[in-house]
Amino acid sequence: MIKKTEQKIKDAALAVFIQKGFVNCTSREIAREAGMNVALVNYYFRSKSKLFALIFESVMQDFLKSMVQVFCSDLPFREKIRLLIEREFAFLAEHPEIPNFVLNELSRNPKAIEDMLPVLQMVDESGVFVEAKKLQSTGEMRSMDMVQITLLIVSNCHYPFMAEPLMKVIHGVNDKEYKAQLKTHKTHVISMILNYLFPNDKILLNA
Amino acid sequence: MIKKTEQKIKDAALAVFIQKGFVNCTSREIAREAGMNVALVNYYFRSKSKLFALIFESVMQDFLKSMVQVFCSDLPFREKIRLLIEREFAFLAEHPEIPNFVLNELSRNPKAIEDMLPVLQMVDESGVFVEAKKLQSTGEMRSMDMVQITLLIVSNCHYPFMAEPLMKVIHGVNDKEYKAQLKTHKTHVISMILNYLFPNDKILLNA
DNA sequence: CCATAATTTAAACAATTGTTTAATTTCTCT
DNA sequence: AGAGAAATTAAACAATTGTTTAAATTATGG
Repeated sequence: MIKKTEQKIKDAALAVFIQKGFVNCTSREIAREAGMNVALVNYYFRSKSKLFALIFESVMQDFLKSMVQVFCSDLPFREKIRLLIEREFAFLAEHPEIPNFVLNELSRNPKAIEDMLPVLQMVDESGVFVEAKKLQSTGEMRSMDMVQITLLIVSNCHYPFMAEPLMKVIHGVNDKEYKAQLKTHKTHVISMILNYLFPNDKILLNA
Repeated sequence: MIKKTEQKIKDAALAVFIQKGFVNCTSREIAREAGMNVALVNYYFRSKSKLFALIFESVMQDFLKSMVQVFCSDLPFREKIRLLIEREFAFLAEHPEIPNFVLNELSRNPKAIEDMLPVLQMVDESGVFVEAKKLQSTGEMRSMDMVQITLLIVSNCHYPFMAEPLMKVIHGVNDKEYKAQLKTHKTHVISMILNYLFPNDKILLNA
């Protein structure tokens, strides 16, 4: 029975924090969402901040877990990229608010970055950067900094979900239509990035 | 003398709202930034919300003005794209917080969208969409929905500025280094997008 | 069954919020 | 210079915030 309420509050906190952000929601809102008394939030988690830190860390885990998994696989590099983008789109279709949630928290509280370092370490240890540099040194892959490769991939995966309200009003499309757009957009993103990173593959990828 | 304090408050509000967002800042903070009494904020602007609406509208103007200007020019289509990206990067280098500011406000207050419609109308009237469709019908430009073309451009221009804190920690770079990365990233974005939109130009653009 | 601990509750806490009021200062104009 | 308007101020307003307290309820273990 102990777990019941504690977990209910955690679930409610996840939903509310992601939807509204840390500052834009109240302890009472979380309690209400969990169907519990306000004081229970602090009884189980000491403070709103402590609870948020907990939630944030677990979200970051989910956020990066799949990425690391792909990097550690023994797929050929191009397939890693392709699978990574596929998974990002699938994940973000379920949790479109997360990129905003993470970026906002990082700008509000730069120290939150430290919680991410262990997971980021795993990306580094996967050897994917080394693999990329090797492909670049043979001339098979376009020579560009890892920062920019990351930017290319993440920009084209995250932003389309972050900007959904903006895009919908600009082009006057509804929910269903936009979801459909995202689905085909994913294929464009994959082609465009692979084309750009591997110019010599172009004919194959474009077929 | 009347304009002095009113303008000072507006300036302070712009700075504070952009840096912290609407909910994450206080009237007293704006007043302090302006060096004025709190009551003056409401004396001149009725309420914090009214002041924000004013600021938001003017920011959106700046945000879209340059875009419309490019679209209305008589440059060839490819050059419009190139110039658009150049200007976006230049503008965002000066105001990197604006994309986040806009997206957050739109998710917080969906009705704010209505303020943007007049400016968006101007984009439509520039005929740039018609121009694109014509290029697509001749097969010169890749066939894809306007939503996705917009997404490609805006994703690759805005996200790199929005994700600066995230990217800096992921790759362990400092301010100066990241600014430099952005500069060269711009050229990649231009090449990649033009390559993808106009596959037949590839050799030329890649030279 | 009962005492002890754990859980839950309602109420209050001080701090901060946006906003208003009423008094005071500063400006404007004849 | 002085009356009336505008601008500015300090103070207070009610509402909401995160958090704490102290009492009430429930569960636990001998």
